[in-house]
Amino acid sequence: MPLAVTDPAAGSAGGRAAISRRRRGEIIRAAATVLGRQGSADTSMKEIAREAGVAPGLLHYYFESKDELLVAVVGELDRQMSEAWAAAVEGIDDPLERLVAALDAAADRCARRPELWRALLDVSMLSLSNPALQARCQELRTRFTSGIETEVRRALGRLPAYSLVAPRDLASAIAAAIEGAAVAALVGSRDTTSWVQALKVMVLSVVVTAYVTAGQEPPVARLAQLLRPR
Amino acid sequence: MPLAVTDPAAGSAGGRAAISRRRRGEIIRAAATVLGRQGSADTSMKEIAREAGVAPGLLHYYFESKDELLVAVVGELDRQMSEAWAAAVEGIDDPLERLVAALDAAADRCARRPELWRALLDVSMLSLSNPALQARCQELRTRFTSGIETEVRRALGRLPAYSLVAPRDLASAIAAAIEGAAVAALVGSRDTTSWVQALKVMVLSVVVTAYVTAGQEPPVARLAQLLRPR
DNA sequence: GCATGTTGGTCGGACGCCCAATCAATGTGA
DNA sequence: TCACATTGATTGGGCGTCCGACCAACATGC
Repeated sequence: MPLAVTDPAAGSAGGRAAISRRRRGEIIRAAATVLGRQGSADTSMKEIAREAGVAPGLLHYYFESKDELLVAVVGELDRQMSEAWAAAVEGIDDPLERLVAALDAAADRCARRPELWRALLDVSMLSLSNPALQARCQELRTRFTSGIETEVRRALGRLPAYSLVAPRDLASAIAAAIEGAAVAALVGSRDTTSWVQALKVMVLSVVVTAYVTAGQEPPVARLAQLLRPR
Repeated sequence: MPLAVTDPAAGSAGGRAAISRRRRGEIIRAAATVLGRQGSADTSMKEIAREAGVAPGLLHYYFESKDELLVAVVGELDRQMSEAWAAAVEGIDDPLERLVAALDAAADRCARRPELWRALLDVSMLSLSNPALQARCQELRTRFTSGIETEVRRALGRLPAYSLVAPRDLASAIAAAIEGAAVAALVGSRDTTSWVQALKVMVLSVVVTAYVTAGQEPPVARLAQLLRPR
């Protein structure tokens, strides 16, 4: 029953290496699936092997240890989150619209793919006693925050808001809010969509404040329109 | 070091029960200590017993199972967080000042007592596969958010901001930001204080927006003063 | 063109470890 | 004396890891 993979793939030369890399990916994704479904406390190598449809021993053929596998899982999560983020703002030009779309997309992911966040948060907690894992988690967080920072800079343009707060710090706070909301959505029973609106209000209010402190008239109508559910 | 709480309560009748309750409390606090130090993955009953300075078997004399002990730990964390929150705003009258003080205090706790957050977040993740635990974690979260909501309502007063966003949702978002920042502070290497400033700017900007949409002049100078580090 | 050696994957059981939970025995205060 | 409090060895189970045995696909010798 452990069916041959038999992929007549990839021409001749790289055939085997391709299969090998494929298995690796399958195992990583299986691990991410189990993590997202059961949490790290209930994620055993055997369970991952079962999810991947391979024998337990094979996991240690591709990964030296469970830790190394988890590190690879963080890489996969990083890839998925980056992709989702990029997709959310793709094709949108207006800076404020991009920001709002990104927040909406984040909320959407919290609601529709909670396992992704569960896996991420669980390995994050795990990483506190695992330097290699922690390094990867930090990378992921940095990338995540940087993405937000880019949008924030666009949105704030050359408004004189930088004196109030650095874009980087604002991005950190927004990232924190998203992550915290993800935790709340996982644990809590409350409606998961309402916080986005609040977050949007906060972010756009910073824009208002930026205008006001510059002595300019804030484009209230425009901002109000951005707040309307789409 | 986490000093005894133990009221020598209830007169004489409960003498033995009081001793009993004391031990219980000691064990709970020991469990919280170990959890905050090592994370749930490395927290064993034996380790908790060692931290509490008692024999391993005694834990199962006071708690039916590890789960039951963890539930009690969440209760203890809840108590500690509520206390800290109340202490932060105690004696402050001005609504906006209270809000700012509360945020500062939260940031301070993130920086100075990360174990508290680690324990909380770890059991939160654990609670996802443990209904009893999850119920307690939800309670804690609800209480936390309610505290923020109270301050938000005070701060917004009768400004017409409620049309933009409900105080409850705003509170949820702020709570999420604090919790997310706690995660970031635990995992990340970056400075842990900068996000507070950003969060303050966001919250106070909502106030600005509230004034602007009401057609009133926002008290910029006053708000700017609140943003200054104390 | 067939036997032989080699390599890359795959299997699943075995090992040692540590865990939560149990329990009989002991201590202790009233 | 007796009930409560405490001990620490023990149990059974699940874990991560390791390992010897397979197997299919090629490479090579003759």
